[in-house]
Amino acid sequence: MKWSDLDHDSCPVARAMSVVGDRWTLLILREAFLGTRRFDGFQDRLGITRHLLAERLKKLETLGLMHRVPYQERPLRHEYRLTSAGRAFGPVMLMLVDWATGNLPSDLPPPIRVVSHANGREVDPVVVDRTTGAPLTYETMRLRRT
Amino acid sequence: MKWSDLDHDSCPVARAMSVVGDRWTLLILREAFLGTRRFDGFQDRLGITRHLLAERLKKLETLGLMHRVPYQERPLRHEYRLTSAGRAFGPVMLMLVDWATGNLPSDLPPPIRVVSHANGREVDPVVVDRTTGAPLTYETMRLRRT
DNA sequence: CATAGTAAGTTCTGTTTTAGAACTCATAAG
DNA sequence: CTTATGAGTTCTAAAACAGAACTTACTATG
Repeated sequence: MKWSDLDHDSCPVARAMSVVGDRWTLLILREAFLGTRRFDGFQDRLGITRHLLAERLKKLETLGLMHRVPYQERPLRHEYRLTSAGRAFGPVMLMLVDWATGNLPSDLPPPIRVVSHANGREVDPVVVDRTTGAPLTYETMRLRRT
Repeated sequence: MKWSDLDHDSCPVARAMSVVGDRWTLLILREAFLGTRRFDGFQDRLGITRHLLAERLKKLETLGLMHRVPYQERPLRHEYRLTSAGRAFGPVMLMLVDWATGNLPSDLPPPIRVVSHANGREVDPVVVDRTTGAPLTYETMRLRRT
């Protein structure tokens, strides 16, 4: 399998790898969810090289997760915002944070929290089936080849 | 930031990158969820080089997502199985599949499905808060630095 | 007018990772 | 004694990444 062809593989996991499967992209998305919008903002926060940051932002734009919006003219400057496809990644990020917090322990407290927009309280996420409301875990579901 | 130090970063997203952030690891996990257990099984299915497969399996073992179990002696052979931390990754994988299916479209039908263990029907996953049952999306939650 | 600063990149050079293929080791089977 | 099997390891070459300096188009200050 060629890595560059992953973005049009028929398997959704393989296509997802074109997003989370290279260095920095997921961390850039985290910053975007935290509110960062500008090139230098991402660079300062992450310590990524400018070269790679430019490349990753271009890729996120191509994949349709972020888009460039001009915020001034003379000189023309753009900022990067999440598209609806990018915002739809939120629940994935949330579950990833929840899993990593519980299963890849650290002695340091996490520097981020996920809170409810309604009441400001920390959330306790769980995946359920939309119609039945039953929890979906390894034990209650199966991944199958079709 | 050094990439090799990511596995003991305080941010859970950064730690998660030590799992999903390098090539092949997420695809190896997909195969594990589909039931593959042996070295050559992973190699045949994925087309990954044997060298990298050995390295990735070693890393998944170190991180505690998979463990080696002997399945015969003379000659001694091991297979790789998901640990409980590995199985706990199931909901993340599920949300990732769901997101990629809806937001990274493909003209080919997906070669995998996620079905309910109870009734065999395809599931429609959604993330909710465990206590309130309210759906958690970009609009109803906020990621915050602490 | 000259100099410095800002924001968003691009261009270098050198190191690290990954790809692809061949090879090893222990044992079993024909 | 030759071939097969399963699980790796060892090569070399190609691709990706890191770190730093440079560019472009302005604006602000002395």
